[in-house]
Amino acid sequence: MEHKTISKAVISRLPRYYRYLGELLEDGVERISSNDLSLRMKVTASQIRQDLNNFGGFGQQGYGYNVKYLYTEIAKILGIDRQHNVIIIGAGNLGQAIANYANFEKRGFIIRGMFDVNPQLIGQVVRGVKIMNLNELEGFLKEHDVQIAALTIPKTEAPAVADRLVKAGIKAIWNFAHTDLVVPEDVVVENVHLSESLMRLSYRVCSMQDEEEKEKAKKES
Amino acid sequence: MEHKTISKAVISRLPRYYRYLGELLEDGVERISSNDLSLRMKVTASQIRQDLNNFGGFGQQGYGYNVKYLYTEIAKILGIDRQHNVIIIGAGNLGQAIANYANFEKRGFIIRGMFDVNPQLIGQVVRGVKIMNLNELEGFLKEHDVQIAALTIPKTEAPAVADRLVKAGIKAIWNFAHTDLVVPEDVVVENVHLSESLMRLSYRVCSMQDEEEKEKAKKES
DNA sequence: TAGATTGTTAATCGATTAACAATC
DNA sequence: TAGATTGTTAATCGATTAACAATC
Repeated sequence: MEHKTISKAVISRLPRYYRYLGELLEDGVERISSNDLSLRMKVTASQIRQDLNNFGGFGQQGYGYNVKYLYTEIAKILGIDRQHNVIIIGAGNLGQAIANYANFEKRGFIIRGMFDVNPQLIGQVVRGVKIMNLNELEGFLKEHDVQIAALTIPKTEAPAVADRLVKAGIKAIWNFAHTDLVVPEDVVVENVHLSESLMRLSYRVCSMQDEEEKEKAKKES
Repeated sequence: MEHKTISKAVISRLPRYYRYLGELLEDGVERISSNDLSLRMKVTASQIRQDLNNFGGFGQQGYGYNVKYLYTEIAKILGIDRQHNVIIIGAGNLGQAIANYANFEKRGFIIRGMFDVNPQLIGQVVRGVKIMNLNELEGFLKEHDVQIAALTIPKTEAPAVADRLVKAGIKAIWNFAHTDLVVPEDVVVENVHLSESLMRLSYRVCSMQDEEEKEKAKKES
């Protein structure tokens, strides 16, 4: 497949298409037009067609898109038809929340190990996965072929652990630590900065309140 | 303050500026130019100046920006100088992870209650917050002035609970459920779709691998 | 064949970057 | 005053939307 560089915005939207198509599939819908999908998803039909055409012509004129076919094609594009081996660094609540999320396995993400420094956690088993001592990390990665590491540890520890992960051959870091990681260019970092998300929420709540107060003031005058 | 509609892209970047300024402050840096900050953050100096000027002139020609002043001004813009009362719906691992994140309180987000349907969890205390039965939700919200609800429950339950929250006067939902919520236009929803984040990671890992294989093939030919 | 809907080109819109006059 | 750096306008770039010919 010709993978020219597809814009980040397009990639961002693919998982959402995938989710809606999965729901349509569950509802037994066989085909859908870009227009019908656009109404459900509240995006323009034009954007849907443009986005999909980055990867090929999945539709048929006069018919629309076959839901099941498009669903599996997007899975291929996203690489969730393959298996990914994952480890989780940090077995606190967040790490365990990830480990317990059943759908990850369904999408091909298999959790091979969890690591922590807390002696209270080491040895415990979460969803069939044993929590190991962080100092066993390098040994474990020598024995097992793991590409992805989820990093759910405090930001103070994150850069050092990220370095160790990269040295041990990890190719992607799913970073929940509240800091930016510096890694070689062939290593992928996907950030989930929850505190930033919360601040955006805060901004929007406050500006909503401000607006409403303004409206109110207008009415009163 | 004149809050014209600021673009979403700008708002998205503010928390990151805030984080870097906080680090500079900790390091005892008094002032910084847009250029120096741009080098640290790997964005253009032009963008920093444009972004900040949406909210007012915080800098000084020939001097740059006063770190402490800019830090507190961004806090004001984001609304994290005020207090927000928060409840958490869903006291599983993810809900508890949020409850345990100490910095949230530092940013003015005070957790007033947690709710769940699991009898094993109800009655437990997490970081001084009692887990209540979800059927006590409406009563609780009548007694307490809460604006924000974090929703860490399965997607099947999310829409119904979101409706209840809106009816009970909640003004913002921090949505971790893997579904889009439909709410009135004066209610804010900030989505954290972890599965979508993981799929983006998957895409990037795979296309990185593809690239490397192509490079390799090229060398061999 | 007629109707529907895609794939794709062209037009518009918005966001980013560059440039520079204003000013500390 | 000279140097530095902002605030802001203008230029560029990229992403979204509109339009329509191609075609099922």
